Amino acid sequence: MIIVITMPKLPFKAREKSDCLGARRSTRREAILDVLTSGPGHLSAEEIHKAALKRLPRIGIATVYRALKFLCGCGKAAEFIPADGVARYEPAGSRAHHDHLICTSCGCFIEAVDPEIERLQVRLAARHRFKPSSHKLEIYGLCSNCAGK
Amino acid sequence: MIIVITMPKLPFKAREKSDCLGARRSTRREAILDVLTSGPGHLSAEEIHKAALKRLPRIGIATVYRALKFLCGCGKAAEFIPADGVARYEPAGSRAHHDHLICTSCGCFIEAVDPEIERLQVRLAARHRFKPSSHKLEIYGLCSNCAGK
DNA sequence: GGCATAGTGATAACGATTATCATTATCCCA
DNA sequence: TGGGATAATGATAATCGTTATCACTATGCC
Ligand SMILES: [Mn+2]
Ligand SMILES: [Mn+2]
Ligand SMILES: [Zn+2]
Ligand SMILES: [Zn+2]
Repeated sequence: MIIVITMPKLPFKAREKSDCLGARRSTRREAILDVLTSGPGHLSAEEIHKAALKRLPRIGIATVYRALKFLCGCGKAAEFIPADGVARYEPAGSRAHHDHLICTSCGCFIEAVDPEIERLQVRLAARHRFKPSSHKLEIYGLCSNCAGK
Repeated sequence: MIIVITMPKLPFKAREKSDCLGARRSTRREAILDVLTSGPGHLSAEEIHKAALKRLPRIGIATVYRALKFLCGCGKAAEFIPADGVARYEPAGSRAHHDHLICTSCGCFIEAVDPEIERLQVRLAARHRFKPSSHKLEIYGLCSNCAGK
């Protein structure tokens, strides 16, 4: 006798979506990911919405927020919240970690990384028996343009 | 002939308040500063309001926000905005700069500072022709308690 | 005491974000 | 190649932290 065991098919709801499996194809999410990767980085949700409207004139702001959360869950985008409390987004995944130098005059973001600082952060955490999973280093000040000359 | 030149008396409005000169005495501000210095640090405005209500049962939340902004302007308090976007406050002035290790499980804040990291941040900024005025380093992860054992 | 005005509290307004819900688009399967 | 299940969407209400408004009170100075 042959016993055939068939796995019950998982409905969409039960599938894992945090890594994009089980998610349906969506022109809005693709457009928003395209805005992230093709435009200048560090955009707010509102700025992303404005840029997306040029491609999909009827896309709503709620969809932008949902898509950004989705893409962050997939690891295709990263969110960070600077001192003004308004979330900003940049493409992620293939991109390496970096910190930000934020100009308080023109608002520009300079991406920078110092391997030695990264290493010392791990040491600092260990010194306090702290298991680090992520960190945020933001340096506020004036970019070379705004500092004059 | 003697010419007497009298300086016009400056009204309150014209006086400098950012360093607390010209400010009237206020039991609310004193209570809030006391909450900051006597309680556990890193409180939100709402938590500060709750603590202040025990001393001044009629103090309003707007007064708390105003007082916190005032105290930050005086240099007697410092505000910082962690990843959840909700501002938190700690006493400042006599206190030295420090960074934060923030537990994502219990929400506790560990204060830490590494002079070498501070130095390297200046170097990193200089490398990008950036004039730093302040910085924020937050390390997220698990405190020794929450990491188990 | 009396005046000018800083400080206060209640509450409305605000901006960013999230929840709700009816409608639409996508996927899977017969 | 439909048709049904349901994920995705857009309009909009709701939420949350924070700020603005305004009538009223407390303070400091003469
Ligand atoms: Mn970046
Ligand atoms: Mn602290
Ligand atoms: Zn600049
Ligand atoms: Zn903890």
